Amino acid sequence: MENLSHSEENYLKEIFHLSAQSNDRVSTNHLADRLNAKASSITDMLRKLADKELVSYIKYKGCRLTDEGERIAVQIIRKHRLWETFLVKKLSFGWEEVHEVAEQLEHIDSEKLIDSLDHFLDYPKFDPHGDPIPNKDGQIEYRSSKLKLIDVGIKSRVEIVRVNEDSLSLLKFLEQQELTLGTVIEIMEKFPFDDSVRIKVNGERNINLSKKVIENISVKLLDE
Amino acid sequence: MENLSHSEENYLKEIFHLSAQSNDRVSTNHLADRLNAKASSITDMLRKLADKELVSYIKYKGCRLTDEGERIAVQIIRKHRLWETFLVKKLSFGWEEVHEVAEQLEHIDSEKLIDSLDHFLDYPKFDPHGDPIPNKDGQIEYRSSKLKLIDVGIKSRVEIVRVNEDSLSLLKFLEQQELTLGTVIEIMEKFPFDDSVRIKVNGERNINLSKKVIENISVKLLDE
DNA sequence: ACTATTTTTTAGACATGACTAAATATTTTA
DNA sequence: TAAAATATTTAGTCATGTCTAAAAAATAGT
Repeated sequence: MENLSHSEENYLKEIFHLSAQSNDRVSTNHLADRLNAKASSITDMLRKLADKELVSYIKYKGCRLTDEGERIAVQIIRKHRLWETFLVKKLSFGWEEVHEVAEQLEHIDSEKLIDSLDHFLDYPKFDPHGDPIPNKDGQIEYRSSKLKLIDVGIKSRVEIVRVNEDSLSLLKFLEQQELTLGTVIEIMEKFPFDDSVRIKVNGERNINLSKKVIENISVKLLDE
Repeated sequence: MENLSHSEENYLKEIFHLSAQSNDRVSTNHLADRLNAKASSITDMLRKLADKELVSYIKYKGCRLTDEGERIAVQIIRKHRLWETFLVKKLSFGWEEVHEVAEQLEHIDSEKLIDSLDHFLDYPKFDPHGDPIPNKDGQIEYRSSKLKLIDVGIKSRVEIVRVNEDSLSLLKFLEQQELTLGTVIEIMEKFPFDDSVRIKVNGERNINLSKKVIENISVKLLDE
């Protein structure tokens, strides 16, 4: 309902993401880190968002979205993911190129635009990184299991269903290694000293992946 | 090259449009009127744009775009018109609905995005209102003749090729009267006392159009 | 050519969203 | 549990883009 600045929208979105991870109030420093801002700036903005009743903010205790704040955050995420899907599906962007542009597009204010885009794309359920796209009513169909590649046991056969979009260089790496969504992987060996693994890709070639890589890939188990 | 604010971009775009009309320096008040701002705000911004060498500004004498300023203005207009085309052609927007959204989309900063969009739309030459779309190099293919409906003689047969997009209510009116681009019109009668005309549409029905309407429609003559 | 009118600029203010440096809470650790 | 370390807030500043009111310049009218 309200008319928010880009900055305010970015705060809401980031609080939503951090809340999803920690299931707790989001701390000032944590936000400062993610938003590349100083803690003092975060405090200022949280006050403002609290005035608008979009977050509950308790001094020294961090913040949490109100229902209205969450509703808005989800709509921004919906826009972000629909635009990413558009860029990849219709404009042939690579999955590592979409995030930056979608960060701009997500702030375009037009309900008709985003609903038309949703229709044009045939109501996609997941974006190019495998993240679920909230529907018009803000409902998000999360994946039933959230298995990460790092937690998969040896000899398991899995399919890549999601990649963390935050790191540009990770996405470039995966693109280059042809580890895209849908790729089938078998865990050949685990190296506990650095938490890296050796995997077989599509039953063909073996490669090693570092801890940093496998903790950012989600998979689903394939039954033999 | 430079990174401009939305506001700065809007100034450049508006100066370009006003220059095209008057072929002269653009006055502070004229800009204030078009940008819905006070003259003092215009002065401030023109100083800033002059510092960046995007306009030449002479105190009390108005402004004019530099080559670099014009280059940027044209790129913004390119983006605006490509987005309008996308909205109408791909997302089924009405031509009266696109302007407001395109005003936002034109500020998205990604050369790859706009060039991909251009390709996706198959390099359109004109936007939904009949205005020419600048190409990647900033070249604009203006129509050879710029005949306005108000200047057309009696009994002439003409085709609507462009409508001024500035007035929402005019666009709605034309939509409702089915006076879209490509519609063929014959001037039946001119009424000098109020500069209105009676026209025949598609050889079928007669309607009257006020001066306000016909001075905002451009046409091309059809030879019998 | 002088006055009146209009246009434009100047001066000073405000809101937004960021910052730095200092002060104050909270948490950790010995 | 008290000092040390860390996290957070407060106070004061800055740039951006806008505004109002007053001053100055340009233009028009007689």
